[in-house]
Amino acid sequence: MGPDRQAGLRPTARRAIVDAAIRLWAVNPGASLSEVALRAGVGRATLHRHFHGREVLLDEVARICLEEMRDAVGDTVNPHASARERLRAMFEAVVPLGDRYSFLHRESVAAEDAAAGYRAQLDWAAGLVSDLKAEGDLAPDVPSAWVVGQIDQLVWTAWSQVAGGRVAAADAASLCVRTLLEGLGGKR
Amino acid sequence: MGPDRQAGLRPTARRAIVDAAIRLWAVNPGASLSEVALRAGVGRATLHRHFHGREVLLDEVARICLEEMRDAVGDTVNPHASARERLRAMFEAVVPLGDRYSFLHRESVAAEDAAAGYRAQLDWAAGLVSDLKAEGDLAPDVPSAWVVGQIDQLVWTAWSQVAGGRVAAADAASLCVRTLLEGLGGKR
DNA sequence: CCCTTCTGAGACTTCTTTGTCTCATACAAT
DNA sequence: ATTGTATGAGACAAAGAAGTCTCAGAAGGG
Repeated sequence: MGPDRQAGLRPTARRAIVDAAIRLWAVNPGASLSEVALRAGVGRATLHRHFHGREVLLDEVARICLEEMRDAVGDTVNPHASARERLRAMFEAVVPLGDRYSFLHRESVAAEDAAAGYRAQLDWAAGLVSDLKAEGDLAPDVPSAWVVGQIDQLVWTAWSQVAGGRVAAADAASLCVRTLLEGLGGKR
Repeated sequence: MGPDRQAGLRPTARRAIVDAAIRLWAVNPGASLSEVALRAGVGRATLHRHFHGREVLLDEVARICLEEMRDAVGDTVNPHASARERLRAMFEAVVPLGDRYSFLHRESVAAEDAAAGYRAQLDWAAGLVSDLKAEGDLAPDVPSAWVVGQIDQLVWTAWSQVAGGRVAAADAASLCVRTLLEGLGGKR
């Protein structure tokens, strides 16, 4: 038996399955493994060979989603920029991953490393909120939990609006920042 | 053995089933009919007597959710008030029904009258947005679809924050209006 | 070309959910 | 008390999904 046997020697099928699961479960969280295999263009047996059960696949999908989001944020957000600019860059990075995001939102992941990754994301967001307040971009009297909740929802809203063609992809990030910080009101 | 079985009234079971389904499916959309019956304090056979199948129960739940939301809005919102005040009153009426709301959000309802009710709700919201713009409470350059999406998400966010004890119920509606129109920014 | 590994298809079992049916019983109205 | 209706419990079958196994064939490296 080869050394990297458990990792799967042919990454194509494994990756196709994960992708199919993300796209399918983003829309229909109850989709069966048969449907996932079909969408992935892969036999049902192959799916079971790579992922020992639904739970395992679920955890792997969650792990990959978090990884992708972490990488996207890391590539786009400049840690030395202002909090407001970091917020904008974060939206820019994350909104295109809206389907991944919504998946993580709905599923309670059992795997420990995935859960840890999720906590890390929340901590990152909480730190950003705290910086925003420190730099005067956020009103201090607003509960931080409320802000984090708004950011959370903005990502999903923006993605679905873009996916539905009602908002241009290029405008999404700025619209998110504006909505969060300045609101949609006329003049004050 | 059921909680409200002492009264012995017949329609109780039907109502208990619908309530249980709303509360259960708001959290776990895939919950089985056995779980619904158990939560309702009702035999599984009784559930099938009242609702001929899962679809029927689903449609009935959707119908009742829409009805409750329509009534709540009708009771709370003064049609002659300003658009901004109507927006606030709408949040006040709808946020406590967040679980109902989220249920409607996730399920694509097949029944025609329920679908019509949903369209009516969307139309009402669109009209409100248009009035807000006319009265200068909303920036004209913001896409209306974006505003409607934000309102939609605010209801659910506010409800979950209130349900999680992170925001006081009394503050929720004002916080929603402020978030939508003025944003959460510091000073400007 | 040969050999190992991975794959697809299908048969098969098990488990859960759904839906139907029966029967004894509790309750309400008369 | 009697009568009719709703209910709860449980047995039962049908359907779907999960999971396992086998076997023939394709893919890729040597």
